Amino acid sequence: MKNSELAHIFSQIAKILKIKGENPFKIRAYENIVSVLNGLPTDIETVYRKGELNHIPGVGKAIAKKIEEYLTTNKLEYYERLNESVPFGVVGLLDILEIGPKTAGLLYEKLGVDSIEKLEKAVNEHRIKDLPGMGEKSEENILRGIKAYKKRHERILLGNALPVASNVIEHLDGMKEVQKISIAGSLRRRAETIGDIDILVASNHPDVIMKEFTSLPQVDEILSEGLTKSSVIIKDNIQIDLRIVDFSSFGAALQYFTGSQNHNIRIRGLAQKHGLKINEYGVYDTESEEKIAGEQEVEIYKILNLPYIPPELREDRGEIESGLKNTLPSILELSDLKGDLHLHTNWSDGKNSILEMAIEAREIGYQYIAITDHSQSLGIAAGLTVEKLYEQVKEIKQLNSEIKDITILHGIEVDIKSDGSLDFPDEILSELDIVIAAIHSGLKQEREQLTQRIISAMQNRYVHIIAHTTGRIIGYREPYQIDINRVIKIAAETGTALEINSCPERLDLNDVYCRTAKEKGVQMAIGTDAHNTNGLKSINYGVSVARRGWLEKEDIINTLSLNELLQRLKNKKKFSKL
DNA sequence: GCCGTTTTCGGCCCGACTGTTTTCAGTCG
Repeated sequence: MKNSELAHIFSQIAKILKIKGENPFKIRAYENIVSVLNGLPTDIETVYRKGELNHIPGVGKAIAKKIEEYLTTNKLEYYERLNESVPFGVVGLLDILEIGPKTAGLLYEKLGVDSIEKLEKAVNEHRIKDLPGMGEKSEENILRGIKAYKKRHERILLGNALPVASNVIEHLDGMKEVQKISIAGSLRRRAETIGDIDILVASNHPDVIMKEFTSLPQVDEILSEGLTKSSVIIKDNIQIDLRIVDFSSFGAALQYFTGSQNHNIRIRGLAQKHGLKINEYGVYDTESEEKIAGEQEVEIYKILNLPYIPPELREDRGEIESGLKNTLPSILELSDLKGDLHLHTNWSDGKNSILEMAIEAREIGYQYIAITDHSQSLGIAAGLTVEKLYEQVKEIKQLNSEIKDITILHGIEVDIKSDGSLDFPDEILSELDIVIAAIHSGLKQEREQLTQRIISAMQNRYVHIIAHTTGRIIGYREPYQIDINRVIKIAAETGTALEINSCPERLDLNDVYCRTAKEKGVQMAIGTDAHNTNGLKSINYGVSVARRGWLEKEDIINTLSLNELLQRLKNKKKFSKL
């Protein structure tokens, strides 16, 4: 999809315009379109071909023309011209904390700095402190910014950030001075990766709490320490910001610090039309300056005639329009899930036995689980041969007769081989309760070939689910080159479910594709791909993706009761959306 | 550059903090 290519170009344009000191609202228009494109559930080329570019909010004449130019010629003259006036390297300076567009422009203009290397040299030669508006401190800060940039981690995975944040919250929540506490920021919105962790507290004794926070044993470095805000770095270079507000402002502050920024811009714009002003302390009548709300987050939305918008939806991807029309989806809850459909055991590359996995699942409260070990071609994962698979049938039958309150479904994660055939013949697949198909080899094939492999797997009547469809590993491996729109279309036609893989490093399909899939009539299956009992607990990350993708209970096949699910699996074609 | 229940022109979210300054610009979220 060209969506992300265009988003990148518009984002670069916005940065260059900032450096050039252009009209801030023009810049915002470009920043806005970046976020719109990143969240667009359809292919921009499809929208263009239908002549519907101007239906996209934030796309006016000028941007529509630029999108058209890029889609038809694969380049954008305006962008190329801008690049001649401000080199790439100068734009790259913005990646350093402490350096914004004005400073980047100044450094380039006065000192010819157009790369981070040249910047470092200028700092070391103390050539920066004499520039207008700069001083000793600025130079020190830039140096610190460069150091942080060099050792900067990639963004933190949701699955790594959440436990760290929960741990700190648990610690602080035990203090009697803490009246209320919550995660905020992108972590509360359950974004797939997090820049830093934001925590919000309501208290009358900020001094006591700040002291406790900055002296936590896991703290490596204190970046700043004040009465309302402190920032620390803990192990693995993770930054945590703690903010403390008065109890009466907690709701407004939570709404504000949860973001996203684009969501908040829209919310405050809406407030203006109602003659109101919203800041992190509350909602105020613009004329009388009287405070009319702030303690509860839900009040903010209510005052604007909006239903409560769950944090996962706050990306300015249509949630405000939908809320005003009262058509927001009632998104999936963790408690809606009746089972986990993707589990490995020590029969292949898992660590625990089938029984141990079943007991853990029963503890969680599931009605059923699917045991889906690897198939024979996947030697590296000790894939099951046909003989082993038949032995496994016996064990599962035996266990089902012994264990109470949970049903073990017998399945397989069958390999889609590089020629597109499946690793087991239909006669074998037809005997299993559930079949997941997935690509594990030939990852670098041509787009057409890879797409065709997945499509032919979906056309097999015994394949119920495609696992980790795009194959991405966040921060390590890009998605396979596949035509995801075609895959989604055929999934709808064949009644094949697409997986939301809950592994924090996969989260595949992602939120945006989930939304496309839902709109095309595809149902999804949430699975943890757990390789040990602990892995079963990752299911909440898959649920977060589903929620961010606007999915509801009926969009997920493992919200079905056991009997309903078995019906659904027996004849998948019946569930196709032709 | 986008947008419209007074508007096709004139608006466009809001505040904290920092450092370099004598009243404010730049950056961040």
